[in-house]
Amino acid sequence: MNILLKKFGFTEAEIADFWANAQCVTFHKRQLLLEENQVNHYLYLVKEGIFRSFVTDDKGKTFTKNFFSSSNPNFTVFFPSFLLQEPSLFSIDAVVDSEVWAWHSDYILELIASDVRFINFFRYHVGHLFYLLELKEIRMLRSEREEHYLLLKKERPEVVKAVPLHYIASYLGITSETLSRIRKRVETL
Amino acid sequence: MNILLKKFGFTEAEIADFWANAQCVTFHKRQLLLEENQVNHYLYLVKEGIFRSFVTDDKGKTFTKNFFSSSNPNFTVFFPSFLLQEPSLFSIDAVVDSEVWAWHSDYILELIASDVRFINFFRYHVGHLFYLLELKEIRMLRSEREEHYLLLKKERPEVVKAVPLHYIASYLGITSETLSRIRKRVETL
DNA sequence: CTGTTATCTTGACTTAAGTCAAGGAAGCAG
DNA sequence: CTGCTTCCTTGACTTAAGTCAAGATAACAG
Repeated sequence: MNILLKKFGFTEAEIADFWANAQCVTFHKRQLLLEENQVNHYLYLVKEGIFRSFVTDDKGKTFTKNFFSSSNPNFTVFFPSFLLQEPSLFSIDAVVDSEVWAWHSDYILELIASDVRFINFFRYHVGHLFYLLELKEIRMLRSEREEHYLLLKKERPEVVKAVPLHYIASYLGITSETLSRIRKRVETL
Repeated sequence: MNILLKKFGFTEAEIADFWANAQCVTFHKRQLLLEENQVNHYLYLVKEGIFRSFVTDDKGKTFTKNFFSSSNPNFTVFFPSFLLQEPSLFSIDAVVDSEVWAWHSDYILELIASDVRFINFFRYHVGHLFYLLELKEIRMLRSEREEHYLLLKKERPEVVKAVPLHYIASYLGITSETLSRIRKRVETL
């Protein structure tokens, strides 16, 4: 993050100021950071731990959309609802006890509106998140479950290690039973 | 679009200038607007016709990611590759003979960097596109095929009417045979 | 007008994944 | 330590969707 800010022309002092404007917030396992249909006025960066975004159907079944952790990528807990300041389509909760840095939207939007370096930084960052979302969509469309699981394991080992299997299964769009069988098949090779 | 620009504080004269900076480009049926792995330096708005974004697997099978048409939403032919100025993850081609307005990235990025009203407009617009992508992802995860088809038909009738069935099937993540059967079931009610 | 290609439908069969159910292992709370 | 949950695995069975194949129709090019 600091490296990225530096790349876009911020000085050490400005970066320090940026961090000084953040609050550190703790979330316990299963505590909600964002609830569906609510507006959240903060932008978060994962300091420690893992979060997941998810939606629920009419029968109460939950579907995991994404994981956020302190390692790249997806260190930002991002939701379009932040940009639009409109109700969110999904909820986000902590998978394990976690900590985040939080910036109020007033502060971020003020930076976006006033500093061209921050605009460029933000454009780049949002573009990258968009890119990741497109990548996930493409992988879902091609629907090679096993391959998708292996990619996740390779790219985000900390997630596969720490997150319950049924969350990962629903992230891949399959049941826990199927993922359990895929895992068995893959690991006995 | 004009209404949107007005909402963000642009004058009639400025809006006229914005349009004066656009080129009108024609695409024939099946002509590529953007090719996978290529960088495209233009932002497009569909004037007439329909486009689709798609990816291909190793066997040459194509998967439709999205449709772009002149009616809301998705009137912008958008790709994160534009924001990042990096190679695209997918291709875009014209489904029928079509026309677009095109702005060069230099012009758009200059506007973003210099005019706070345009930043707000762009933030709103990108937020909205992000929102649509999230919505699609959620519908795919919940995987109620028939419902997803009915939603598409309701929300984007012009697409369902003009686009070959197998494109729509691959957009929904199913085969044409299955969509043909869903359609039969749904329409004989 | 005619042959060719693209599109859509339908049937028969196959298969991958879901569902249901049971049991084991691990972790946590009292 | 003991009794809850939560989590994971495995087996048997079911089902929805995919595959293969054929034929109908429509669109298109020469």
